[in-house]
Amino acid sequence: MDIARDATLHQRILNELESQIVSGAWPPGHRLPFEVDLAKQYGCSRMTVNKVMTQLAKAGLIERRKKSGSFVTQPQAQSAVLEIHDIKTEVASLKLAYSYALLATTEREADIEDRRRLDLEKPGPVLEVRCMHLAAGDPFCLEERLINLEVVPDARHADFSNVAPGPWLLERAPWTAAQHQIQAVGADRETAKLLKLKPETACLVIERRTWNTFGPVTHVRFTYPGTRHRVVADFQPSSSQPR
Amino acid sequence: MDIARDATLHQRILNELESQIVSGAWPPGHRLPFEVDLAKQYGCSRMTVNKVMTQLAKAGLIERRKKSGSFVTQPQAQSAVLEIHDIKTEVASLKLAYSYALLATTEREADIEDRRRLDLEKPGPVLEVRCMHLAAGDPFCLEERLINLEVVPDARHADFSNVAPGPWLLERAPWTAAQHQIQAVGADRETAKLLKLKPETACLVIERRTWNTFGPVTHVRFTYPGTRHRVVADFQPSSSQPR
DNA sequence: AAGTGGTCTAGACCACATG
DNA sequence: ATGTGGTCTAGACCACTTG
Repeated sequence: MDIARDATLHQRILNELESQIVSGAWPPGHRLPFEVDLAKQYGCSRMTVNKVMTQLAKAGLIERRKKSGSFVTQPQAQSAVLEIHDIKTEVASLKLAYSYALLATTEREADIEDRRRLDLEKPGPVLEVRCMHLAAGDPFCLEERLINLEVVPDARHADFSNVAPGPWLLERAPWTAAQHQIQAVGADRETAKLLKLKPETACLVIERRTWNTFGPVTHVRFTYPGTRHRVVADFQPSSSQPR
Repeated sequence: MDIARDATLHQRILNELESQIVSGAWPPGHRLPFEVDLAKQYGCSRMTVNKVMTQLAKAGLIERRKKSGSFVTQPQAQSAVLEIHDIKTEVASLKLAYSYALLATTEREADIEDRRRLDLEKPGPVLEVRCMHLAAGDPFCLEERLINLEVVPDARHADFSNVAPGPWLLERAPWTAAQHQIQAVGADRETAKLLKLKPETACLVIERRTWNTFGPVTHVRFTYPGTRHRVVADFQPSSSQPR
């Protein structure tokens, strides 16, 4: 906890509150101390605390309610930018029946390729999960995931035959940073077979790495039949709207 | 200018400064009034002005330099999220020679499809521009663009044979909101021919709509040979880093 | 009615970069 | 050295919502 030694008072308070939240010490729904109390605790004025709380609220980590206090929001408010797709929700919004199938899980020491995918500096144990998401019984999306067992050791004993690793992780290992890569590729033979496509059909591949304060959490590659999926990102540069 | 009647003082000042910037009245490089002067002008304390300026800086609209003042940043600070690709820069970063070729321009009344692409409510004049971006003489990306002539009438007489419409627009019609859509498609015959690919090769299609305060500005569709291009988006939910 | 966050003030001191 | 933004204070009033 020696991060941010000579930062501003803001930053120090922000970091401390933030780590309470992302570490899970303050779970979703938890009420934060009131501004006046935090001000006393840190020996500063309320304005300073207010600034921090306002930032946390803007970042979506907490929700503020007058007369009641400030509360940690549900798992992750990644709504800001490039949404983290919950595939189940996505399929449901298309009014199709969702189902899920586990293909395989493998535990191993990270090889070179694994370390590249996970942004891992040292070798370490990883869990690979391959699974399929289906809509109305048809292949919707292939998921190939790598989980860093050093950061999420519980994943070793998780049962992914009924719960997809995405939702499972979201509850247990909140992330603080994410990187997306999107590209188009022609389906290779195995992918084509799984998705029931002709080989070389254009597919949209979305890769996402996520980190929390303890390091890389997971790398996941979603392969969608190309024309059946779009990524949408809205963007407004300034901070006008009240939201 | 009757927006935001009963907003907070913050909001009012923010809106006014922001519109000076996005309207172009304060062009890139322009020095904003000092905090103390703005405080006098609005009859408020410096803290209030400071809060606004801090927000503008976070949003990337201005840059603040001690002892010098605050300055409007270059055209658009879309660096935040899903970067607006300047293809010339992109090619340059690959250390390849960039070149550009205009294919065709067409002026017409917006048809149904044009209105859908531009998010246009009423019919109106539009300009279609098709052009190619090349890297080391090879096709790099096909650009198909629609410009709303009601918002950017000057485009009618612009010469796009040497300057790509992207950079041209960026200087003349700053945008305030953008939406991206990304998908993978198999190249149709014409696209394949232009990009020198086999038909049905996987391509990454990035579509972008942009708006400013006067309405839809432009819709553009970039088609890249799939494996040769990736979209990358970093995302950090909270506001920790000093950047 | 009371307690919370939202906003604002009129000062202050400091670090920093140099019209 | 000077003037700028960065930060912080110790108050204050208001609006909202309801332990």
